[in-house]
Amino acid sequence: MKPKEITIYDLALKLNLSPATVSRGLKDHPAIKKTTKKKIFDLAKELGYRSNNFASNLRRQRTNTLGIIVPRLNSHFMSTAIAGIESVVNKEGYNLIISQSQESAIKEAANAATMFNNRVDGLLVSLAYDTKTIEHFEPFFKKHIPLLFFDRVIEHENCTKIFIDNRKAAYDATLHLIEQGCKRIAHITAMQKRNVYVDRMRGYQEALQDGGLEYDDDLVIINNLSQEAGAAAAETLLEMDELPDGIFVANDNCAIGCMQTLMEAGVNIPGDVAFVGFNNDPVSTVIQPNLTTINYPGYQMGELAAQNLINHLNGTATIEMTNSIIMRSDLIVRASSKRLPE
Amino acid sequence: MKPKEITIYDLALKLNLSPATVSRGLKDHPAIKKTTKKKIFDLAKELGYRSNNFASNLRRQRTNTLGIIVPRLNSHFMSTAIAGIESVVNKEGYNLIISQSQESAIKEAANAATMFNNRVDGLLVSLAYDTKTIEHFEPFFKKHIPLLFFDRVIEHENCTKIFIDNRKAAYDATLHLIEQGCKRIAHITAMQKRNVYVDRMRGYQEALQDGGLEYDDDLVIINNLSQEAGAAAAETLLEMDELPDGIFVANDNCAIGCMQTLMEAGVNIPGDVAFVGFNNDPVSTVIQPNLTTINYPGYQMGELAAQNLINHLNGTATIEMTNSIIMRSDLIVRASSKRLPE
DNA sequence: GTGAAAGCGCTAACAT
DNA sequence: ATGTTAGCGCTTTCAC
Repeated sequence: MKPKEITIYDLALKLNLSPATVSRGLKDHPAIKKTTKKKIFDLAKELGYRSNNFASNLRRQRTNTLGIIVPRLNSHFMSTAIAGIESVVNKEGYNLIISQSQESAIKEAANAATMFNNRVDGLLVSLAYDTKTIEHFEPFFKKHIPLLFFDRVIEHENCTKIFIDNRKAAYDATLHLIEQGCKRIAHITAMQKRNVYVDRMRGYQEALQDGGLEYDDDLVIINNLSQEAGAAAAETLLEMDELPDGIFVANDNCAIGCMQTLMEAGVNIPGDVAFVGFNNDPVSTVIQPNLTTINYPGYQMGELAAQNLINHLNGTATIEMTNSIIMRSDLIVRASSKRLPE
Repeated sequence: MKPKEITIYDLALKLNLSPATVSRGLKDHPAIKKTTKKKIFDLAKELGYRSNNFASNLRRQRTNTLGIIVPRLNSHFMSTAIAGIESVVNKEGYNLIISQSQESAIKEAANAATMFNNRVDGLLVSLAYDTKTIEHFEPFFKKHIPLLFFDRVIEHENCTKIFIDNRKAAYDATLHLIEQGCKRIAHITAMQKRNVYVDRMRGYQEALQDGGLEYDDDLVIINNLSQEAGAAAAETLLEMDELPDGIFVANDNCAIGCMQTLMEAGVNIPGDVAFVGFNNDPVSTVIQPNLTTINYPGYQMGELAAQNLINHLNGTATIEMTNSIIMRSDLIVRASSKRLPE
């Protein structure tokens, strides 16, 4: 039934060459004559030869495969970042195995173990929401398998991290609201478990301080940052004695849920409440008024992360010395926060 | 530098056993004494042994890996479908290698070759926009490696396809516009290269016919269905002598670009022009008025596709006999198309 | 119940 | 420019 697999030995035999030459020819080794190569390729094609990666991996002791673990695949930011990663990985001839932690530390650990047993050459990780320690990555450190965190990162001596300056972005966002005349600025964010949320909170607080405003615990709402949670947050706000006049939300989806509910309740945006989100998600230009937000290079972050890891693996560059790569992010001012004439 | 990998030989040596016994013990082979097994496991753990999948795969001629090729990773639908696939694949103990064709047939062929060389046990494919033939999958058919298409499918005797009834969905969408009193209904779609667009066009045409309306070539706009293309389509429409009074767009993003531009030009939606999109993308509930659209089970489609393939591989079920699985889709009526009192 | 031995298909150091 | 050779780590048939 199953036609037998063709190997380099079959090719070698038929061409009166050694397997070594065939192997080299197939790899486009410079030391092989053009004509020989051509003969090899032609026969390979004719017989339907395909290289056996397992044999090759076994022999070379590397797998040419990178692993990636993300909280979820189906968010705009993540799928964009992964697209960037894939484009580089594919170009460089590596494979990619992907898994999602579903924001659970336990699943993240299980995924890490799978990646480890599959002997990935390197691992790209964006941490799950509730991951506290990273001891589940210890086996990688022990074996000197490079691990690179992106976006949701954690400090570790062995790892490079790629992310944006969340503190500064949040600072800019909040300061912008202050400049637009807001005096009572709320912040909607997630539990302070990950760098991204901690840093955004810090930036928010620092901007308040520098802008001469009091930080007020009551103006901070913690939720899961979903669109629905944003709507719920709006209800909470509406029950306050006094609405905030500006809100900095740690992601666009949640901001939009909140805006919609407020607007339905008759609140004017940005007149009564000005909004700034985070991520520059496509929805931010669909909502009316368009949402001011922090633009955040997902695709490029993915590319950069993958390229760094691969350069390190290929010996072209090393990430041993690189601790952090901080990418640029920008405040994009749109109608949701514009309260002053330009 | 690198601590050496522990192999079954290391274990065998230390335990005064043969590698064969260790291999059997690790695999829980019945012929091995309980106590021996325990000794093996304990030492394996102690030394941090991990089985080498490549050697094992090489020997066993099987990989426990599925491949997946999609047009792009960063669309809402695709990332959702992939999330569904991943959840099943992970649960079943398979690995997943992912690549994107970037809508190019050439890249798709290259990706297919990579998957083939990686000896995936099965392949899940959603076709690139400009793929015409599927001869690049021939090697899989020849080797009886199961191939399953989802969403963007093509007819082939050896493959199962999972998709929705695009014709019917489009028919319903268009008929809905007719029921809302539209007389001049435009259709914005992509070039007629893929089943999804061909079928949606057919449904559109059939609904026109059944609704007693003339099909008019001039009311069909072909573009790449991006949001920008939608905006451009709006410009085209605005230059017509008479605007259409209803538009069925083959995806939500494009619909939204078109709506925004029309509204900026003072067109009332749905009063002057009613809109129906396709996909139920998150933006469809953000745009004002909310977009009527076709809801379309991405996550479940992914799960179903992966489960089918794996059941086939495990021998639990066979897909040989299954030609097509058609999933349910629904018209979700929202404000963008409501012209009649309820 | 355990061992010996023969590969799976490829690569790379070392020849020539 | 090409060949020889010795494995990579595992599984499995056949012995004992």
